[in-house]
Parts: sequence; structure tokens; C-alpha cells
Amino acid sequence: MPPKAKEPEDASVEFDLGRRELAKAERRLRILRAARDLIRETGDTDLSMRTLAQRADVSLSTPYNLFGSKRAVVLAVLEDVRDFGERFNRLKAANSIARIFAAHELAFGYYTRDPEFYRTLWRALLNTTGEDNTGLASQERLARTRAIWLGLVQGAAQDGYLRPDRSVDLVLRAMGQLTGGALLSWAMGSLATEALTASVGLGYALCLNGAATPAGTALLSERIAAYGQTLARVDRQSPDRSSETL
Amino acid sequence: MPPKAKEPEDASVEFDLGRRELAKAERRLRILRAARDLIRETGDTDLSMRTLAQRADVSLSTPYNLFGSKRAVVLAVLEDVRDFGERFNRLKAANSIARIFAAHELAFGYYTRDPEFYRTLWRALLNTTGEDNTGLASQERLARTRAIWLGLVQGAAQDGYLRPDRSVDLVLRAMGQLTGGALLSWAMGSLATEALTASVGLGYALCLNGAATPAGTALLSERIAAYGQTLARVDRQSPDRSSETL
DNA sequence: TCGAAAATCAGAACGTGTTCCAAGTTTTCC
DNA sequence: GGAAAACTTGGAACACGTTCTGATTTTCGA
Repeated sequence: MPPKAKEPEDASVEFDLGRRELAKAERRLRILRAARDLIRETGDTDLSMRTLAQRADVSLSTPYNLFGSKRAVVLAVLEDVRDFGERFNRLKAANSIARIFAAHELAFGYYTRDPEFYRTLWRALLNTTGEDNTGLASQERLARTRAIWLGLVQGAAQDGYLRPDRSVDLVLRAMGQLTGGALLSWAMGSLATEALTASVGLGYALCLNGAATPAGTALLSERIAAYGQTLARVDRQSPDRSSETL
Repeated sequence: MPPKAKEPEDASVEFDLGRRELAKAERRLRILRAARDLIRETGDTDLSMRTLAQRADVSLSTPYNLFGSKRAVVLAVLEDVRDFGERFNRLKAANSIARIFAAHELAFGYYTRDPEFYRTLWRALLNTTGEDNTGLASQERLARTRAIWLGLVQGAAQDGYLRPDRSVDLVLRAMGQLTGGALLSWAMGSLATEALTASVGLGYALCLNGAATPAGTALLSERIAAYGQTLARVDRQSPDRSSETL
């Protein structure tokens, strides 16, 4: 029987790379979809490579050939599911400070909408030893994300909301670590989902305010107050247990 | 017969708990010491429970009986090695802002002096699923650490360095997440050891400055500049790759 | 002193991520 | 068409954290 899968039925961005590469891409896609579905279904239990292979109708070796490790598979799922970039460009806001927080809430909206899914994803990322996080695709995506945020903060600086003697790079670095810490304690279970966006947003606002001009402070104070109220309300309902182990 | 178990033979802090409890404590200590030594020796390779048991001259089951999991053992090592508390009290500084950063550099001095050791420790903490981080001893130590930092920041607030309309709790929350994020990317390898203390210190200074009075800003600006210079110097020598995965 | 209780012990077992290897299958190139 | 290269496959294997079982030793209470 001739292979019936020769029409470009998926209409994806794949170029003509020969039939072998095409089959490989198709397998890759099948694995990713199986991983996504499995995480969606099983929820709390972390997905195993054996069930993943079984679900994707491939051998256990194949995900390792195509991705390299479980961590890489999960990273690819994360990358596949969340495609900002276009959405970021469509963002409109009253000023460049508001733009930053609009982007923040857009990004974390992915997490607060189905939290189970992303929590499992992040847990899988954490307990696979990270030594080899220098994947090719991963590194490129990371640079892209960083460029977006750099543009956002630089915009605020050019609009006169941030003091020019404060390096944008340093503010960005603090914001990145804030993000990582919040996602860590969220994935570990010590930060409630309802508090996640506000917690990171408050950290952003504080850091930015630490480098802000008076004009910037005027805008950021509202953010700090608003996020603070949200956090106070959440803390009243459930125990917080922030600051995981220090 | 009156209970005769009154001899304080070990002269340690253990009370008279009978010979059985004493033997248990001795075994616990032996396990902790073995874990510490093994991490010190093997360095990069994560310690395994089997070699740990072998080294401590106990069965593989015993660490699970006494601690519950590998995560708990590693947490106990971390708690055993780092005993601030007393050192914090001996801290003297020019003002309450300087006190905060003295405490910060004291705390992170543990990490930057033998980084291999603490990196291994933190990696072991990360890739054991954290569900059960609600250990009894762990929770108490966490509260104690939080109380120390709360006192430090409250001191700055009472000295008029922080605006009274900014909640100390919220600043503390941001600082805690900053810490967690930095330690995460440090343990993962994407943050250099030479940049660790400065990176967190800069984040602290920015967050505090975001809630500072003019008097506080005067002090914090120096910190921001100093840490920024340190980070710039480190970045010039090695690639930074901060903000791990977002 | 004796029996009961408690803890450890050795070892097997389960499921995990990951690697390796001998086949088999398919595509590509000459 | 045929040879060679590339890739998947199935399965075994390794080390890991964790749990369980049965036997053994040690301590405590009466």
C-alpha cells in the first residue's frame, strides 16, 4: 500500500524536506499532542514516558531520539501551547506602564486558566535535572521572550516613567527572578492560584517603582494598591505560606 | 521502682527520652552526617539513598523511617548546617537599611562559600516532588526565618525609611519570591555564583526602593549602584542567561 | 525476669527516566 | 534496481526513590 499521508493535510509551516523529515515531524507532532492530552486528562499525576510512548503509538526510544529527554518534550509542549508574540503586538494600553501590566496579565492568564495543566507541566520541568536546558529551540524562544519584555520596559523608560540612571537590564533581571520564584512556589503548591498573578504583578510594580520617576510612581502606586488588595483578600480566605524554603 | 533513666550521659541537648529514643537520635545524626559528607565529597553527582544508607551504616529503610523521604533528609541537612539566628543577633550596622543588606550577605555567604555543596543540596530539593513540604520541623524553621526578616523590614519602616502606606508584608513577599527565583536559576546553572548575591541584593534594593521614603531612597540608591556594578562586571566575564524559562 | 512492643534489617518489588543494542523498515542516492 | 544510510522498534538493562514483607534484635513495662 502506498503511504496515504502525502498530502499536506495539516497545512502547517513545514517546508518540503523530503518524506523522511516529514514523517519525523509527524511523529514529533503526535508525541506532543499525546503529551498535551495526557497531562490534560490525568491532571495531578505526572506523565510517564512509557505511557506517553504508548499513547503516541511510538516506541519508548522515539521521544528520546526526537527530543532528547522528557524535559525537552515538556518544554516543547509549553512552547507549543503558549504562542504570545502575535497577541503581544495586538496589546493596546493607555500608557507604557499599563502596557507592561497588560502583558503580564495576558501571560499569566494562561496559568490561571487551567492551572492543573500548567502546574503539572512546571512540576515536570522542575524534577527533571536541568543540566541541559541549552536546547536549541528553547534558547531561541527564551531570547524572543526576553526581547519582548525588554521592549516593554524600554518603552516605559523612553516615556519618562523610569529614571535614566537605572539600567533597564537590571530591572528586567529582577523581574525575571520574581517570575521564576513565584512560578516555583506556585508549582510546589505554596502559592495559591488566585494569588499568582497579583503576587508577581505586585513584585513587578515594586521593582519598577524602585526605578521610577515621579511620573512613573504616580501610575505604579495604583498598581501596588490594587494588587495589594487582591492579595489581602486571598490571604484572608486561605493560608498563604509564601517564601517557600529560603 | 522509680524511673532511673536520669543519667544525662550524652551531655547533648537531648533530654532523657529513654535509651531507645537516644539510639534513634544517634542514628538520625549518623544519617545526617553521612549525607553532608557524601555531598561534600561527590560534589556534582546527586547523592543516592542507597549509598547514603551504606555510608551511615543503616538499612535503606531506616532513613525513610526516621525522616520520611529524601527531601526531608536534605532539608534536615540544610537546617543543620545553616544556623543563623545567633549570628543575626550579633549583626551591627549603621542603620536599619544597612542591617537588611548585612543580613542578606550573611545569608548568601553560605551559598557563595562552597557553592558546589549548596547547589547539590538545592538540586536535590527541587527534583523531589514537593507535595509534602509541610514537615513539622521545616515549618517551624520557616516561620522563624520569616520572623527574622519581618523584623528587619519592620525596623526599616519604623525608622522612617519605608512609606507607612506600603504594607511590610507585601514587600516581604516580593523579596521572598525574588530569593526563590534566584536560587532556582542558580541551582539550575543559569545564574553564576559570582552574580548570585548581587542579583538578589539588587532585587531587594529595587523592591525596597519601590516602597521607600526619600530618606530610604538616599540609602538604597547606593546599594543599587553597587550591586549593579558588580553584576555588570560579572556579565562582562561570563554569559548571564538569566530569566530561566518564564 | 519474662513477654510484648517497637524498631531495624536485608531484600525483593514497583515505577520511574534514560541508555543501549540487535534487528527490521524505509528513504535516499548512485 | 540495488546498496547504503537513517530511523524506528522491541526489549533488556541500569540506577533511582519509595514501599512492603518477614525475620531479628533491642528496649520497655509489669
